[in-house]
Amino acid sequence: MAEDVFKALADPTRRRILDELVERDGQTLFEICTRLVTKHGLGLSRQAISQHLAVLESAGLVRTRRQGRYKFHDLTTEPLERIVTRWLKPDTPEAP
Amino acid sequence: MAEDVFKALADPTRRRILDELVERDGQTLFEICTRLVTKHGLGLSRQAISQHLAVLESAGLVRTRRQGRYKFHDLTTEPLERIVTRWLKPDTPEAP
DNA sequence: TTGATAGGCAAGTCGGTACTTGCCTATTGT
DNA sequence: ACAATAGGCAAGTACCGACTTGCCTATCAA
Repeated sequence: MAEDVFKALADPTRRRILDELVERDGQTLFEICTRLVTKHGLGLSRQAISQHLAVLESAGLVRTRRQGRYKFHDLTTEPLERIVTRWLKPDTPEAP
Repeated sequence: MAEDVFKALADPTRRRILDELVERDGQTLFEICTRLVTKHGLGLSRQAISQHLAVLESAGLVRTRRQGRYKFHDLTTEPLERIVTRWLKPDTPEAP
């Protein structure tokens, strides 16, 4: 539901994760962890990131595929496009 | 900032308020209050709505104009359009 | 088979925030 | 002038969510 999408986007760390995934799709939990630490200086535990990814997944913003002991995370942008059109007036002005 | 926009959108009541404003622009605090109560069954105090409107305004989603003892609230959709393009890949697929 | 890697589960802590309550200011009408 | 209407300020409560800690499971390499 839209509720889950908005709540998922409310957290800065989760938005960072989406930034990482849009830059390189299909990363594992550990890859995302190290990237967040090195590139953005976020000092978070692995569990924290794992929980964030769970929130993103249940919101439909991230899809996962298991492969052996790895779990790859892929970005899904469909929910994003839906939620915003909610408040855009019918006369959507196209950029000139 | 984008941070304020996302946090503003995180709350269901604030999204209801945006729904009301997109339906009829330029409402006062009291109008919004009564509408939320009658149409959506939300039993919230006037202060609660006032604080929500303050959040929406500081996020740039609502603009206000004072006129006598009335304060009218207008919706502003510009921040919405900006924040979502953040994760839409460069090859934006147009609807066929 | 054993150790190392990748990830999961569950309980607990702590801070932010949504909401209330009470009182105050300003504009309008009679 | 006075009451009623429209809104603002500030402190207090209570709950939700982000993060940690500790331990457990599964897959791969040697």
